[in-house]
Amino acid sequence: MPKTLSPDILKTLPLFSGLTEQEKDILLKAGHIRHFMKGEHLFLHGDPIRYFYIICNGTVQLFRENPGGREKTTDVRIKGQTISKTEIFDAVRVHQVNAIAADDVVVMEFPMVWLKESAKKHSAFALNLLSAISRNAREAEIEAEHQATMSSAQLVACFIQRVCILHDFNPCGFELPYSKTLIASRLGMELETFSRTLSKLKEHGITVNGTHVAIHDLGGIDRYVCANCSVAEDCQTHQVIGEKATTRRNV
Amino acid sequence: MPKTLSPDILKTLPLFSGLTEQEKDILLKAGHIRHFMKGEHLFLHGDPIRYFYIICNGTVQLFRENPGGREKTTDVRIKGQTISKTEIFDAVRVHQVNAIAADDVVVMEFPMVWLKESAKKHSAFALNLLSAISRNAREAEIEAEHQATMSSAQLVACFIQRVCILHDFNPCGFELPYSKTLIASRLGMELETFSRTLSKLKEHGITVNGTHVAIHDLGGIDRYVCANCSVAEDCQTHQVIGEKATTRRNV
DNA sequence: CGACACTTTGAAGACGATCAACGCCGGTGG
DNA sequence: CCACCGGCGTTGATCGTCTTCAAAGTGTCG
Repeated sequence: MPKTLSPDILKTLPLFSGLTEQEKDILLKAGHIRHFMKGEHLFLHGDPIRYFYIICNGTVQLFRENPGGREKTTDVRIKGQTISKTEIFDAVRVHQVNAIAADDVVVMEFPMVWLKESAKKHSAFALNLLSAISRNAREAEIEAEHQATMSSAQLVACFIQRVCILHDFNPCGFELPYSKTLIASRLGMELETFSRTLSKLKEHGITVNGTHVAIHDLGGIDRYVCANCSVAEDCQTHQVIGEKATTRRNV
Repeated sequence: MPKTLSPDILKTLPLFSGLTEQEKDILLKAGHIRHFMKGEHLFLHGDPIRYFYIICNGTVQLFRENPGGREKTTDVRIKGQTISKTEIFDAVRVHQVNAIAADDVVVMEFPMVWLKESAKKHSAFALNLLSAISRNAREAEIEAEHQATMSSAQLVACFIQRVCILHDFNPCGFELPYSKTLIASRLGMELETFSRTLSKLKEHGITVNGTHVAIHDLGGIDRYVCANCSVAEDCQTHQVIGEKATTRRNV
């Protein structure tokens, strides 16, 4: 993938598949390129929803302050991903999260109604949206399941492996693309816990020194991401790390 | 709402709004009524996906066995809700969860392709689906956030309040519609923890004796469901129960 | 060099899971 | 009719994990 997604490259996103070149051109003409400096916000929790975004470059942190006054990062989005589509179709009027540039960020910004109109006009576009949102929904369900059932070691291992795959890094050695503080917040754990957990992972084939990560042995990372994680098919992370293979049934 | 949803009542579901009566009739003709006895499965994890379901009566438990050999209930669906739409549009070929009748259950069953074809043919139907799936996605995100940040007392309180609203019960006194074992599994906690938590909730205005629940004071339950829970707008549950109102920021 | 953001490490405490025992209830069968 | 059993839920004691508070280390940038 190129450094920054140009409008031409945007056309190759799954979101636009099944449309003619001409249709794509017309659709993309409604969008405007916009830059955000590191730390700038795209929008805040409570702001009225105005735009749908496609990230062309950089990293956007989505987070929410919960009633206790703490922040929970709900997602970290990168190049090629989108922002706001579920909020737009769920017909809530205001944003439910804060969106802040964790990097310098480039997005293409489309009016909210454009998204709905385009879905109405082009059934292919609507089906692409259904597919993308369904995927998001399933990932969120799996996330909830993980949070409810996995230890911090399992959460961290799973996250690191997914980062590696998503960014197409070499498992044998890569740099963490986000700060540890951000990752801890994303995983819903304290920075201290995250830091301690990283040391423990060394016993399980994941070595982290500073920002450098190496995933060892185990014959290919794909086998290590949870089957339910939807990134890869087969997985052993959960068993490998700390499961005692209880046979107890909950129901 | 009537005891069991008839095909005529199904037409009033949000899913079919914006369609003409004639279109609804044609669409619904593709469906077949089907009964499941308590304990029967609609499908199992790994089964090929064949149908889209609308629940006309009863309760369906969706759950998954995770690698450690334990079961986690991912959702409990009731009359008027649907099953399988995200799996169908996410283009996975096999079911990702088990679906079992927790009651005697009546569903209307539609071929998988019917759902995709209908979305392609009727843009109103596609938009209804987008809206429903987006709502699911947001609820799942909130669920994940809750699992990551809330204590078991908060989780239980939030769940009970949502049950009360969803089933349109009288907050001053109602019976739990599910077994405690099922609820505990749904909340990702052990039955013992759930049981102990119920006692603690008495101090916070929620009294549970056996299956009988009463939600006291607090001027209307709606104010008690988390703002992010999307069932109601304003909420204080999180603060009310155990938050120390830390000002610490994660990021 | 010093300020500051980010991270690590230590020690104490809170919370939930686990193991174990028991109470309750409905059904079955002698 | 009573005894037994299984499913379900409660209660107690213990243990491991994660959070919390505190302090110190590392790095960058002016």
